[in-house]
Amino acid sequence: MAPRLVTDIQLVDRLTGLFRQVGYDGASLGAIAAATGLQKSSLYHRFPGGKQQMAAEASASVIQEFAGSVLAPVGSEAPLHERVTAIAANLDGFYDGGARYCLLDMLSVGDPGVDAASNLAAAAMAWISVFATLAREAGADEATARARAQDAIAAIEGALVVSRVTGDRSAFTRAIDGLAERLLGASGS
Amino acid sequence: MAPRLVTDIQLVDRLTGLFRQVGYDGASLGAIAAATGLQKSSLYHRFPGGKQQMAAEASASVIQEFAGSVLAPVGSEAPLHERVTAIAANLDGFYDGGARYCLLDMLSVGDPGVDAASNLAAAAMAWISVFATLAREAGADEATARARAQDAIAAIEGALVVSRVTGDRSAFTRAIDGLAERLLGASGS
DNA sequence: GTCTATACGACGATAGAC
DNA sequence: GTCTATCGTCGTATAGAC
Repeated sequence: MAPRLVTDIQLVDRLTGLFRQVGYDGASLGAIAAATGLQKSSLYHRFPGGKQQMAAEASASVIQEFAGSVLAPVGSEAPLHERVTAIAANLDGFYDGGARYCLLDMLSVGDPGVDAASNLAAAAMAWISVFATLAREAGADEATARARAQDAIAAIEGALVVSRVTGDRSAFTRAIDGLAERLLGASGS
Repeated sequence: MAPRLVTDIQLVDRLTGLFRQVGYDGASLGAIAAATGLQKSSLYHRFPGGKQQMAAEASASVIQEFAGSVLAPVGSEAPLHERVTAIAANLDGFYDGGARYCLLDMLSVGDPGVDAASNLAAAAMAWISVFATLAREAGADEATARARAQDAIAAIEGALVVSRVTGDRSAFTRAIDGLAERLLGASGS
């Protein structure tokens, strides 16, 4: 067997990056081949399930990156407010200040298949769950915590839409800067 | 000339509905023909510029509908808080409680052409402008008003993304119910 | 103005050599 | 494991009859 020109991790990362830029339908196999450096037939060797499997694995990798990196500070020993601030900084980096879009949005337009769709739903739920945990630590009851979590995520997702349409990223910056207040309540930590 | 089987208004309305459902790339000419009741060649007679012109006119019609109907209460004689409440009710209907998506999001994924893109940007700016006007009436300074307007729109757009991905529309309902507070400030009207 | 029929390229996906 | 070459389909868009 010939050596792999691209590692699995590199491959999925490049897939994720492309899907985030142009969406599912916009990422043609030709564009995927160009972005990954592999020919179409090589991609089918790696992903026998075709483009839908690529979307499924790309979305699965985002769950990993989110839980294991972006949202990781939730479980640290730092004070509540510091953990939220750390997550906010991670989110700002992950979305590059609003310049990079979210896979939840970009991949859910079109028909990426049931696997990718359920992965996206699971990723969103997990994100909500982490944010809700932080809100609960701030003293909110279960329902309020879930509401604050969803609203904080919606603020970010919506700001990314506004950014994509108008080119104005200031709403995204405000969504990040206001994360702690939105999650923990106006009173602060 | 044979009589028109579908009026211009019906045609653009059906186009808009389809684009909102499946996005630009998802709306193939076959699907457009099925949704409008016209054959592909008839569509090219109405829209010589092809699919991109269809997207451009669909997006242009949304500006009209938003300014002339959904956001119309902004200019009424009613008290400020009542006008915002009326707009919130209109938005709830326009998005059907979060079940119908926003053209700003769905049409900006893919390549709908420069005309549609600039129409979407103009629609977003107009929406922001109307919301900012309401915030200013509540006493906010220019910068604060614009920020509140963008954030209120982002809350709605983001809630629609969350709705699409998770199927949970509660975030949308909260975005609508909280519109007045978000726009006019926590103190109310 | 709408239709049937068609051109032609791009799409996702596969076959088979190396 | 990767490649070149190709398949069949569906994409957008056109031609021309009525």
